[in-house]
Amino acid sequence: MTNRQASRFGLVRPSISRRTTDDVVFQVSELIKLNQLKPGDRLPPERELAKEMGVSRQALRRGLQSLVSMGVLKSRQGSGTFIAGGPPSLDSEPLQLLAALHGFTFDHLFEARSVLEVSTAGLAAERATGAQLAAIAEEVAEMYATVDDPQQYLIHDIRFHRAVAAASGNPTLSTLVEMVSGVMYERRRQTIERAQDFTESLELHRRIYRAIRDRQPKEARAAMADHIARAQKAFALEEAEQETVIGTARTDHENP
Amino acid sequence: MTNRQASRFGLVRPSISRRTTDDVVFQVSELIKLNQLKPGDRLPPERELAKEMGVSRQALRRGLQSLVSMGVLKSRQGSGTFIAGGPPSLDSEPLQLLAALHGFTFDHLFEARSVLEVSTAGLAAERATGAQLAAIAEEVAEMYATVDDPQQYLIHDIRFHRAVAAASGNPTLSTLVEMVSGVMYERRRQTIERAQDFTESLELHRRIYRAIRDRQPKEARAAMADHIARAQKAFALEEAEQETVIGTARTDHENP
DNA sequence: AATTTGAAATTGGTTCTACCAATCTTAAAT
DNA sequence: ATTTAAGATTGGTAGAACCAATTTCAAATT
Repeated sequence: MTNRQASRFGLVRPSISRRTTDDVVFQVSELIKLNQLKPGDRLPPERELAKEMGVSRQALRRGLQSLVSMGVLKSRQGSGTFIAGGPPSLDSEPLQLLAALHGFTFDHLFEARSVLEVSTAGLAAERATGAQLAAIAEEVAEMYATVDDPQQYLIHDIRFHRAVAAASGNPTLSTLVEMVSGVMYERRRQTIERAQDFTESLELHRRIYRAIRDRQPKEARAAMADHIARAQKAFALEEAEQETVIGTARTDHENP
Repeated sequence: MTNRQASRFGLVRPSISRRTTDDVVFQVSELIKLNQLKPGDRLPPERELAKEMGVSRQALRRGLQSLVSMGVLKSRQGSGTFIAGGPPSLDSEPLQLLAALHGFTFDHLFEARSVLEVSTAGLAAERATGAQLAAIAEEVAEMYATVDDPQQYLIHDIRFHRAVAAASGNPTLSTLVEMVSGVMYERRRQTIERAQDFTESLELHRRIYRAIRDRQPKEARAAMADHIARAQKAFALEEAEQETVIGTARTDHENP
């Protein structure tokens, strides 16, 4: 039995687990917390980390991969492994598989967005700080500036919603919003070219911003609900006759 | 080189092979979809899969690990790698580490639960099928039966909420609910012993069920909101003066 | 002196081989 | 028919070697 003991970080794994991968995930996350590593910071080289943790480099890499697929880390060949910035989220690419496996449709995604974002908008109206308000306003301004460039517009659209979620003051909700919109992003980017014009969209975003700024939760919720409903319709039009189901729908969600 | 093209989502994968890990994730997901593999089914052995995909076993394993950490797959040494289904053992939540790393508080989690579950309850009241209603009723009955066994009671409590989410007819929302409650589960399991009695909790669950059964969305939402608010208070009491951040608590999830 | 170039070191990505450990299968022994 | 034990299957781990992208830094060029 590979009896690996406390690492040099002084961390002992509480229970006896054979899963070295979990061990690595745990120790690395501890390493991050103890060393106060911030987004953008670099982890020690793999060979070094593996040695210090007393595991093979393969095992370490599997553990790191786990963290990468969760969006905690980002690896760049030749450069290093870094703490990922931005809100935590599952890597959008694998997440789409998850979505496919669970038979998500875009209607489902829009409905989930509505549930989440109507609430975050309301909370933002109650809690947003000055800086957060400024961030939202910033994105609205950028949307105005990029109204003729669909790709850029979409980016700021998403950042707007992200900013609103952040202003809700609840990182959990913020993360969930991030995940859902992440799943939609790729597809949205392809259909956006066919979009007509963004004046209506723009106006709705501004209405949301104003409601939040004026501390009107009810209005903020209503505006967001309206916006998402219209976005869903617009998206359906853009989709036209393409299939709207993500992958093969299956996998019931019941419990045994 | 394997020239993989657009998947069903209309998402185009870059034709230039980037990380083989992503390649593996993609190919395995295709394998799952094409072969109609459902939860519980077993994947081919690693050595075999690796050969078929033209990658080394290590690379394959890293790809699989990625899927495992997302909850799509589950590996059992000596047995095989399986498609993960509805987790009967309530373990291994990818979000758990993210939650720890980003210091989600339980107040945040409860708030997120409220946002999600109030909506799922409302939707369930509109859409629940007979079978889904039965599943919810089943869990209520089990809660009655296990009212003297906190651990068992908690399991059925969570399954109740899962069943309600499933009855919303929206797998996306259902998945989000599952993620959030999964993050809470471990800690909750530790404090539940100190809970006094579950009669009030039981009554609230029954009220939710009745509202859904009677097709009263408003009442269902109100009941769920009330329930979660009370649960949050009860939890705060159980916690007493313990820390409320999910930080260092290392949760070890094993399977039978 | 400033810039460019390019070789070498660094670091993540991949492969190969061998072996360990848990599980399953099968057939012999009781 | 049941139990038991040996073998085969399968995931888990290890070490070394090499590939590929990036960074570093000193020499060459301007």
